[in-house]
Amino acid sequence: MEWEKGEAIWKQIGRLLLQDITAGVYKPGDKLPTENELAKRFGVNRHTVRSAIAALTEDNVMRVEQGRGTFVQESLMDYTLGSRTRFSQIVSGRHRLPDKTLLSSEREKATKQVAKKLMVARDEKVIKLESVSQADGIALAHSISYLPALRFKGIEKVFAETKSLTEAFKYFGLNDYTRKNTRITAQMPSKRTAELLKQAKNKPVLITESVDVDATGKVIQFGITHFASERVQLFVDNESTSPLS
Amino acid sequence: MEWEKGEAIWKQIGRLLLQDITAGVYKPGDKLPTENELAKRFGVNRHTVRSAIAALTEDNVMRVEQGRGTFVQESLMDYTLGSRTRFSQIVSGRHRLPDKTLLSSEREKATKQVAKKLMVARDEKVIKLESVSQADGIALAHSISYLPALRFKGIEKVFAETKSLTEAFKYFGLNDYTRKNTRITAQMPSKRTAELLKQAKNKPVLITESVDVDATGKVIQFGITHFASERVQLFVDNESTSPLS
DNA sequence: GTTAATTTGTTCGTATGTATC
DNA sequence: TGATACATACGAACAAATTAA
Repeated sequence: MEWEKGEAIWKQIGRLLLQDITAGVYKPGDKLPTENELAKRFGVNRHTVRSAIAALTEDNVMRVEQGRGTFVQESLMDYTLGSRTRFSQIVSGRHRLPDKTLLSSEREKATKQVAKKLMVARDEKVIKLESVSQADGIALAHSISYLPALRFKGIEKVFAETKSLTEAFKYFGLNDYTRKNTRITAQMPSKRTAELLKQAKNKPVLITESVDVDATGKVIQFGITHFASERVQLFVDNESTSPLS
Repeated sequence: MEWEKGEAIWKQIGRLLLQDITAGVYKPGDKLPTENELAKRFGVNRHTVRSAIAALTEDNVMRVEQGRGTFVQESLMDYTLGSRTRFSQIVSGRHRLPDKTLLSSEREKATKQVAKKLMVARDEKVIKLESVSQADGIALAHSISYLPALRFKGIEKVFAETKSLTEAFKYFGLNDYTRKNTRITAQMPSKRTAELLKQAKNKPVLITESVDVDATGKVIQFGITHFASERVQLFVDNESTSPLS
């Protein structure tokens, strides 16, 4: 390997690696060769390769995990938590194809937690919907939604067809609803969630618990969503909010 | 052990366990005796104890971890992500004593990421502050803050004394600032973060990346905060925001 | 569950060329 | 010219995390 004079070797190596990535030799999520292999390939010291990797990591092009290797960084989908957050809009706004698959639906009695969130009586019947959200066929989130059964009888069929809760709500004459609040926690994924999200078991999931209300302020949905932290980051924008809050 | 008639035994056991917890026999985070031990103590079948535990878990009083045991649930501190989020206000609003300790401060050149977030030139000097936030002596968060060095020369001394960035800003004539936005991800903690937060290494941390601006919109701080997911949950309130967002 | 191999992270030391005062 | 600082590059050794046997 011959190096141009006047430019640091590690910068030149960085450009070569970047070329490989943009050319698709290494795809998002792929593991790069080890530092020793790269050092051998470029005929330089391992530290020189590390300098190049450090610069590309800083640029968010790759990601290094101690003991595992260096990986091409997947772009994280920004999921904005606003009062009118809509999954399909977020995904299609990124020029990716949204899809939401209904895994199961059940009618059951509200547990204490669900009854409180939905503001219905304990033991009132609720509909439980379980779904997986995808963008371009890549799983992003695994959700469980609870809705009051009285108001939305049979919504699971409409949801399964339209693949959208927003659309299903419209079928029930509900043309608009807003997110009241969102609570965010992090946990290790259950086996089932890890499988559904096709996510590493040793990477956490971001969990949101949210409450949606209709125009009159009536609660229409309580949802628990598990996001693949490898592919999604949540985003809160305070610029468009009132300065009084 | 004698049981009252007319009330299910598991309910009575549940009440006894709840009494133990409120009395402080078992403190938040403590491990309860195993189901078999409890069954022996109460002279009932293990499944009866399990019914009691299931009810208390539903009430968020305790938490069961397969293969590990049953634990008294720590109450999660709600950390609201608003435009005027202030750590000390959030904590003292919960009648807990806030404290922020400066771990280290450095002057260094802005990396590409920091320069972009702070909207300063690459290579401009920035101040890096590392701190741990506590409530009642319990660590909640580990933060790294970047500030433009030109504007806030020597702020680390004021911060170390006042233990508050808000107060330190006032020293520089900056009486008000707002949170522009927040990005939320989840990761496994580094060894150092786990130690500082006194958190289990196999529990994730919630990470926020936030940008603060002064009244004129100038960026004054870029902060990365790691929250102990065992003790903090983030909260987004959409009710007090403009419906246009 | 333990051990061993693999891979990245950190810290020494050494040497060289370049820019600056 | 000298003194100094800084970035670059290499080598060796060890620490820490992960994975596989």
